[in-house]
Amino acid sequence: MEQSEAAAAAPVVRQLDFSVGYSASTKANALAKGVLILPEHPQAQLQSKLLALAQSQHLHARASSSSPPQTKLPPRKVVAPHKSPPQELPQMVGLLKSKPIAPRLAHPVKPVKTESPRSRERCNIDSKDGTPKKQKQCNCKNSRCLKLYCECFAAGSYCDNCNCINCHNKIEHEADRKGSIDAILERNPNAFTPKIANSPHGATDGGVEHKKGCNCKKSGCLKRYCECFQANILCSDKCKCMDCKNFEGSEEKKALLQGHPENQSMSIQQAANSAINGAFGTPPSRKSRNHQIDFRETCSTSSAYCSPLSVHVSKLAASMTLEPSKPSYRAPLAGILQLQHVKDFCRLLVEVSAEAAESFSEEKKMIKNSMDVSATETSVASSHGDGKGDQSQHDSLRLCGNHENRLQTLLSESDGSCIQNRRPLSPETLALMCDEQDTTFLSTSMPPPTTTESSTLGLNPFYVEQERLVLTRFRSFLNRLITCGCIEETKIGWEANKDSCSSLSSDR
DNA sequence: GAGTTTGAAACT
DNA sequence: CAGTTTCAAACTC
Repeated sequence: MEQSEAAAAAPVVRQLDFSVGYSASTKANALAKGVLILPEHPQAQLQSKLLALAQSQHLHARASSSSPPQTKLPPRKVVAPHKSPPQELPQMVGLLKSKPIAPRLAHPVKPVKTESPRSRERCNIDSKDGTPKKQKQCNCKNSRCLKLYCECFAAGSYCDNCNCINCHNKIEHEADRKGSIDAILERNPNAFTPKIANSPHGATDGGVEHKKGCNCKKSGCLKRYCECFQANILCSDKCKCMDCKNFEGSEEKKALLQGHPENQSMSIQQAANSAINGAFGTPPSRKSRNHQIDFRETCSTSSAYCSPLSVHVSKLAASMTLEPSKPSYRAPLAGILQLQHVKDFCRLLVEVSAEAAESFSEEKKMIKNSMDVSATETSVASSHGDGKGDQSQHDSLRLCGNHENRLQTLLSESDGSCIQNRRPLSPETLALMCDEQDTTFLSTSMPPPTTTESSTLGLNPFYVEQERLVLTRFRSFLNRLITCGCIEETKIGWEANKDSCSSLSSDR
């Protein structure tokens, strides 16, 4: 009854706007809850783009494989502007999960025990295609859905189609709800800030983090009781858990994943998160190794940049922490790909795009000139020819030919001084610039596209070519990154095996 | 589906 | 801040 009323009253998922009627700080905290953080942070946005592009890259690379299309995102819910369902972050990260990466596992995984449909239902996983379903449905009985026990409430959503009893987390109980929110925020101003969020510190703090850390005692952090495990992230030094097994390289975790193939997607997602952690820098407690990816090298020579300093990371991390019982972890790409690299790479892409634009405009000029010349057919042009057209063509060719070199060298240039004489960029390229208009890229000389230019955007074959260049470059970047990750992973595995073998032999 | 376990939230 | 209670999700049978 209550549910049908709710359904009628709220055809779409509504979300609390905790900002209404609260102080500025309260607003900030409350708004953060249930709001997709990724798009709000340039770096986070870049992450999501990287992930999305990585996914398309992966699909493209494996187009010939037999993997059926599996990643099908559910339709987005219509919510208040700038707000997204709380489960959207996992969805975004989930772009990397499922089959494309699975073949990298050493052995095919035998299904030992499948998750029950009920379990999947509880986990909001579609029992057919494995995709996340819509918003969670709580089952609260005593909290009136006005405490953080209630997942809907905690996520900043109104209850909609839930199985709760005496629910006050509805629009018709707005006053009640506000009162509860007020009380909770008074107790803890950060109560509604996401526990799992993209780090605001970016490079220094890792890409994805559990703000508070879990406190598990008995679950080994390998069950969904554990917030970290549930959020598909590895436990960190922020956690106060006991007997944690949710760290990279954990045998228990491996065993669990082997026994439960459904969890592989989680593992892969964790790997993705870990990769992000590594890609965007590591927390201070997880000191990076002294090697970083050098994009000037190709992957075929990747052993050159995979430093011999690589060690079994769990061991290294454990030796570096004050708490030996709490194993740290490291993603294969941790410490290799730094935020600066990504920034530089974005600059590179912009540069490629800008050069393409420049080249194109020169070509246009050249064509125009030659047309003028042929139209007038005067000897003046030939006798006084300044060779501009040739020069332009030459420049154009040189630019094209120089792309490779520029690409090779630009990554080492971090000051952005090389980015000059820009032309208007396509929307796709602008999107690739990761909303950093306010900082480096569009600081001074980038004029907004004129109406004429805008009207022709997307139809101009030049933009197609421009985009092709950028995406091609990005693809090769990802390929290198993947290979580098594979190599690191293999190394870590090899070191781990070596260590276990040596410990076994020493035991005897 | 009922009962148990678990850990976060709430409370003292 | 630590200990206890409450709560609802996760899990087991």
